[in-house]
Parts: sequence; C-alpha cells; structure tokens
Amino acid sequence: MSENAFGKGHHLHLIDGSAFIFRAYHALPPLTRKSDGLPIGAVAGFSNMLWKYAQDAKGSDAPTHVAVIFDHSAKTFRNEIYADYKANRPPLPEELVPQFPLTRDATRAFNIACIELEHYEADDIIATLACQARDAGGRVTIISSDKDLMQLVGGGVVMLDPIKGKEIGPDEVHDKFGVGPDRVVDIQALAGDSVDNVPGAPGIGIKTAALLINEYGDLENLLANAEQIKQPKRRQTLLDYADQIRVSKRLVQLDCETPLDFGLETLEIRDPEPDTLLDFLTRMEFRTLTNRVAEKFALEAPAIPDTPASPAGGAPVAAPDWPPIDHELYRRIGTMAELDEVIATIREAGAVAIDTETTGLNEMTADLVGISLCTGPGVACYIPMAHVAGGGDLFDSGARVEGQLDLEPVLAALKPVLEDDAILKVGQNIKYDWKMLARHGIRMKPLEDTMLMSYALGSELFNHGMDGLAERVLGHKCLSIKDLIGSGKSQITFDRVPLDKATPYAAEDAEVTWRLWQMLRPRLPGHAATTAYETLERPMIPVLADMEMAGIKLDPEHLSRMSNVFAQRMAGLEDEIHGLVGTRFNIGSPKQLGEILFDQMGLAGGKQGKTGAYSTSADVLEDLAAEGHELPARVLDWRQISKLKSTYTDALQTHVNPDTGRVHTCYAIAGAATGRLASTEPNLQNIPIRSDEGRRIREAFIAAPGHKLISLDYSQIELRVLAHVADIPALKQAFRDGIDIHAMTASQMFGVPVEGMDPMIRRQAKAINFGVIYGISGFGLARNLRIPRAEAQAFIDTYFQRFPEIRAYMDRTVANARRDGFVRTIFGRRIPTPGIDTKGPAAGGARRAAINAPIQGAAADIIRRAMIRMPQAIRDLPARMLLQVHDELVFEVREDACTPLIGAARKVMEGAAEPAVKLSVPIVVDAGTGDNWAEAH
DNA sequence: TTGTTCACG
DNA sequence: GACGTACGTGAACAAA
Repeated sequence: MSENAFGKGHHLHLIDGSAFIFRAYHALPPLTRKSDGLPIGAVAGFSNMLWKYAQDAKGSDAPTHVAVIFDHSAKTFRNEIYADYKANRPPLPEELVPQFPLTRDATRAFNIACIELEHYEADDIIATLACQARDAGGRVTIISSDKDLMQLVGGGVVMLDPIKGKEIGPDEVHDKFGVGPDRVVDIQALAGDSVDNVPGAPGIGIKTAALLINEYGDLENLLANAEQIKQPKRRQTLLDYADQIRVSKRLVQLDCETPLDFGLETLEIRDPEPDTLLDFLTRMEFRTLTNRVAEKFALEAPAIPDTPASPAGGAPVAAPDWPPIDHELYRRIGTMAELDEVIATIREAGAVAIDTETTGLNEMTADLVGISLCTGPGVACYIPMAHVAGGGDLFDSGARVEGQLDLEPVLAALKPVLEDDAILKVGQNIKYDWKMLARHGIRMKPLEDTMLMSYALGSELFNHGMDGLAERVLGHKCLSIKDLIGSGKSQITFDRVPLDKATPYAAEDAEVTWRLWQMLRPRLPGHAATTAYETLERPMIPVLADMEMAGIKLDPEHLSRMSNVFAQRMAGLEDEIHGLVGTRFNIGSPKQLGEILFDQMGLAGGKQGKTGAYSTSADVLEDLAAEGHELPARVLDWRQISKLKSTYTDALQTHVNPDTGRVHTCYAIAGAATGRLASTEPNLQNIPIRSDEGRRIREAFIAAPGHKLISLDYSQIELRVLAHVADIPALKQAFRDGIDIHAMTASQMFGVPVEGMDPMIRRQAKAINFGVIYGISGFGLARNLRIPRAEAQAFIDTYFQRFPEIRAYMDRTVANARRDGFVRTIFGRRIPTPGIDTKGPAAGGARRAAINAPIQGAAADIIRRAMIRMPQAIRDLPARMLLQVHDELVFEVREDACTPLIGAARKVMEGAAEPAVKLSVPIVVDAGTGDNWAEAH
C-alpha cells in the first residue's frame, strides 16, 4: 500500500454511515440472529449496502480513497450553542441500539476506514475531510442525500444520492434552495428545520428565504438592512428574530476544522481481507451474503450452524461451562471469622446473590431466620441466625439451636456491603428480601431481580417463579420447600427446619438466583428489553416496598359496625328467600340456586359452560328480575351484601397489622401481563365504589391524626393513550380542546350537537369508547347496552367509519402479534400474546387481548414512571405515597401540606410520559382531599 | 384444586 | 354458516 499524499488525480468517497444505518433499519423487516435472537436487521441491510457499494465502486470513475463516517453520540458541540438542538427527535428504536457497534464492525470487516469523533456530528467530519481533499486538489463524492451537506457542494465536491443513484451538483442544490451552495446555510438559518429543531425565523420558509438572500446577497447584509424590507410582517420578523437567526446559522454551518488525527492518505482504498470479512458475516449469520462474498473470492462458504433461538426464558442456547449444582459445596457460616471471609469474597466479586429465609410469607409479620449468599457457581453459603429445635428433632423444645450467629452482629457486618453502591445485590423477587432487611434498618442497593428480568423478557409462559425459571433456564430442579416444612395442617415454619437440611435448600436458592442472573441479564438486549427492565421494572422495587411498609390506616369500628348491619340484613333476606322458595337451601351455592330457579320453578335460562351447571350470574338474575320475578331480585340483594361483608368488612379487619394498626398490601410487579400491578393480601385495588352501599367501605380507610388522604387520578388515561397510539386526529383534537370525550363521540357518530345531548346517547357512545379499548364485538356491545345485536353492530360500523384509524391500529397490532408473538407499548414494554396463532373460537380472545395490551400497558407504564419519580418530587413534604389503583395514587399528607403535595404530585403524574415519549394529547390529573378515601376520591 | 361469581380499573 | 365473544386483575365460596 502506498502512502502517497492525497492530491490531484485522487478521488475521495465519503459515506454517510448513519444515513445508511437508518435506511437499512427501515427498509428491512425486524430480522434477528437465529442463534440468540439479537436484532440484526439494520446490520444486515448495512452490510449488503456496503457490499453493493464495493462492487459498484470499481467502475470507470472509481474512488481512490474511501471512508464511512458515523455520528458518535446524540450530544454534540451544537447543544452548547442551543440546548434544544435535535431535542424533538424521537428516541432511537431499542432494537437499533445494540446494532450501532456492529455497523462499525461491519465497516472494518470490509476494510474501509471507519470514522467517528466525540462531540462532532458525522456531517462535520465529512465537511472537514471534503475541505481537506478539495484544498489538496482532489475530487470528493459524498454519498448521501442529506440536505445539510449540500453547503459543501462545488469546487470538485459533489454528492451522490445512494437511493436514486443521482449526482447532486451545484445546479441541483440551486433547484432545491434557490441559491448556490455557498449561500445554502443562509437559507437554512432563515427557514429553520423542524426535524433538527433549528428555530430559524418564524413564518419564513425556503422560498421566502431564497427571495431575500437573492435580493440582499447574504444573510448579514440582509439583517443589516432589514429596515428596508417593504413587507411589514417580514421586516418585523427579521428585526425581532435576528439573534435567533444567527444562532440558527451557527447550528447549520458545518465545522471544517474538526480535529482529526489522521491524514487523507490513510483512507486509500483497500480490498477486504477475505478471512476477516467472512468471519464477520458468519458471526452475524448472514447466509446469503456469506455465500455471495465467498463466491466472489472463490472460497468455500463457511457453515453457519442452524440452531434456532430459544424462546424468552427457554433453554439456554449455550450453557456456560458451569459444573452442576452441588449441595456438598455449600458452607454453613457459624463464626464471625467465617462471615468476614464471605464478605471479603463478596467485595472481590462486586456482586452477590442474596436470599432471606423467614418464618412466613408476609414480610411485615414474618421473622428473619437466615440469609444465604452466592458469588459464583458452587460458591454459596447459609448464615442461620434464628433456628430453634423442632421439626426433625425428637423433642419439640423450641430452644435455640447451637452453631448459629446472632442476628444483630451479622446484619451489622453485612450492612456496609448491602448498602455499597459498588456491589450489586441480586435477588429473585428481591422486594421481599428488601423489606425483610429494611425492617432491620438496611436499605439494600443497587438491586437486580431475576424475576423482573424474566418478566421484562416477555415469555409467553408467563411464569417467573424461581422453580419454573430454574427448570427452563438452567435445566435444574430445585429442592422443594415442601420436603422441608411440609404442607397443609402439619406445615412448620422455616426456623424449625434443622440446620443440615436448611443449609442446602437456602444456599441453593442463592446459587440458582446467581445463575439465573448470569443467564437472563445478557438476554435483555437481544429481546430489546433492557430499557423496560431498567426504567419500568427495577426502579419500582424500593418505591413499592416503601408504600407497602407505610400501609394505610383503617377504622376497625367502622368496619365491624358495617359487618353487623350486613349480617342482620342478610338474615332478613335469607328468611324472605327461603319463604319464597318454600325450602331452606344454601343461597351462596350457584348449583342449588340454579336448580331451584330453572328446574323447580321452570324459569327460562339454559345450561352454561362445560360443567353443565346453570349460570346464575348477575346479568342472568337481572334479566329474570326485570321480568318481574321476586326471587332473583332478592338473591341479587343478598349477593351484594354477602360479597361486601365477606370480602371487605369482615376480611379487611383481619389484615390490620397489630404493630402498626394499618393494612399493608403487597404489590406484585410481575403479576399482570400488561404491566399493571396486582395487589394482594389484601387486594386494595378492588375496594367498592360503584354502589352507594359499597362506597361506604371506603370511609374505613382513614388518614392518621393531623393528616389527610389525597387521591390523584388520571382522567381517561386509556382513551388518551388510544388517541395517541392509534393516531386518531378527531380524538386527539377533542382532548386538546378539553371537551367531553363521550359526548364528542356521540356527536360524531349520530350527528347530534354536543350541547344538550340526550344522556342515553352519550351513555351508548361511552360504552363504545370502552369497547374499542377492549377489542369490541357486536355481541359484547349488544349485551352491555342491552340492545339488539344488529343495532350494536351498526354502531360499531359507524364508529369505524368515523374513526378509520382505529381499524388500522387494530390490524397493525394483530399483525405485529402474529409476526412476533408479542406486542410493545410506546415505552418499549414487551407484552406476550400467547395463543395469537390458535385457530377456532379461542382466537378471538387472544386477538382482543393483543389489541388491548399496548393501551392498557402504556397507561400502566405512565403511572409507573410517575411513581418512580414521586419519592424525589415529594421528599421535602410531610407526605407519603400509600396506594396505587391502576390510574390513581393515594397519599397521606400532613393537613397543612395538602396544596403543595397536590401541586408536586400532579406535576409528576402529568409529565410522566416525558421525555421518553412526547404524547400528542394532554394528560389530565384530578385531585381530591378528605379524612377518608371516600371523601378523597 | 377448579369453577363461579363479583369487587375494581 | 357457526363458533364464542368485550380487556386486565384477586378473593371468597362451593364443589369436586
């Protein structure tokens, strides 16, 4: 290779790498690498383009030198000039991010110089190289169609549109901008650029700008003589915005002085090394291109293994070289010296898997029994601290077992490690362990959670428990807890398990967690699940843990009074019902009730379901009651009271924690497929509100003395998300105008004015709006509205006609689900769509679930984002976040701080989508304050 | 353990 | 032409 200086007779090709990548990404379907599912479409397209380029570049006008230039990062020196430069760019598609480094690898594999520089855009580097080459007397071809590069054309520099294959010279630039290349920046400074967020002068486009520049010669002269412009509006704009125009010019002006540390001669064209190139292509598993390249070099194409990608959470593709799990290797820690050794090992490893053993499943009431730790395959230990005699022992003495360490010194020794920012704590459902340790004054950080990784990966199996993951991901069957503590009545607590049995079980849990972490963490990028895991799942752990530990205060007397009233009313209803029937039976038994209603009394109503039992659900009974039958009406009354009593007024009292006097629910982060939370023990997300009777139960949820409860809820969040996601202009405009959305729908559908609308019409429109979110059907709507099916179908047809974007959204979403087996929310959460390929009756349900998932899921993402930011936003206020009910957050606030709390919390909630997503509809949050939840909501 | 019913968003 | 049908949860109870 000669190292002759670049100069006359040489021809430099500069390829705009970023443009290549984006074109490749958008032109190709979302291909993935077969062996591990890594998104690879953009790299494939990019490599093909480079190969095609290399073949074409051997013609008569062949380049002598070539380079591919990339953007280094989003932030450049232009952001120092103007902070909002390119600020309205949508975030990069997550599938694309891991492909950027691979496009660099591809460029090098083709033996082409690969150039990027921190702080500078690719365009600046291209400008610098083009200037250098031109000054040296050579020719330059810029392979790009980006208008921002057109200022460089002229004096031996041309552009080549790679799509049209058309050369762009001074004449073409003049056609586009109305001026020569040397004045292009002046035009751009005036006209601005909405894509790059260059402000320019408002109201002035390319046409006007060209007119002005051609009249005044250049921008500075124009601004200096702006007073003379005849059109008053134009004159005023230029006078008012002179500074902004000058800033814009600095933004669009490319920098020809980029500090590059190499000379043009190093860009001399080189043939690819066949081995290097083929090695890269086979690694990427590009079959066609590998064969094509091998053929060109007259070589045998290397074989590409045909191992299919494992489904998310499936069997490992290539298990690491770990020995099988061996319980003999586990240490039981019985002295502080041994514990110190373990701590040293953890510090060295920088990460530790942790699992706590406790006396129960409720973190608020259970006691800590032991801790297991793992830092590598086979390197695990168990620290027993509170085991007592029992279980395996002959005498169930309950005496403390020998050979254990005391709780306090162990936790004191571990605390610095568990709170050390440089040491990762890995758990399986680590929120449990976090709360357990928080009760002893330890706030663990930073955290990783294998359950949440599995959830973010979005497996169709939807089982993120440790035993299931161990079997699927590690091919290992975990020791069963039942073998240790039994089940049912004879079940014992873990503190009664003998140490020699507890150690292998506990330490195995830590090792399995460690192995799962090693396996699952690297799968996140390939499933484009890293962002969801890091921004929507993992940060929820401490936020929810704090909410759960805070709990909410209950008024037990209020509940018990209600229980008594309900008991009396039920007794009365029971007498009445038994009197109507003539015999006593169990009203709570659907089977007995069905037989009485349909066999004994001979009312109309067919058999339902595979069990052959009659349906006695509320809508069946309501229909019968509407026909004038007394019995079903009384049964409905009884059922309502019975439900309220057993599920709420009775059950809630049993969940009051005696230490705190409050109820502490537990939120499942990975409980619902769509990203919603689920609340258990007790479920505080289904406390009654729709009936007046039930609503009074909310009065039992009260604020602590001197405090208020405040409820903030998102108004119509799912419909707003739908308007944005499905891009429905009419809906978006209605939300922007703040008008009644159901009335607007009715108005659009039935052609009636919003003013003075018949409430019945509005109610129907409301039902349709909700139906759309759920994947509407004529049957479903008909049943909901109790109207003939044909009428319901006609409504739906009109709706789709009025808002055709809905249909497009539904089709698009189902097609995505069919193609991928999952759908995504606008925040990137992956939601599996199992059964989407099944045929038959079940297919409809899967389709509707897929349609609903991105809407329900995005709403769930939004409130998660708000919750994650909330602690920081309210940290200076005497307030705590207590509950989440899907679109509502409940706070407890000192009564003098209600107004600032509402202000701070509303701000976080309304802005929660940003900056990840800029919604095209406003988000509105309503607030209420009261001494109890009924008043606050 | 499974199915039915019903509370919520 | 027939199938089935709103989406997502958890808890209580009956019945196997």
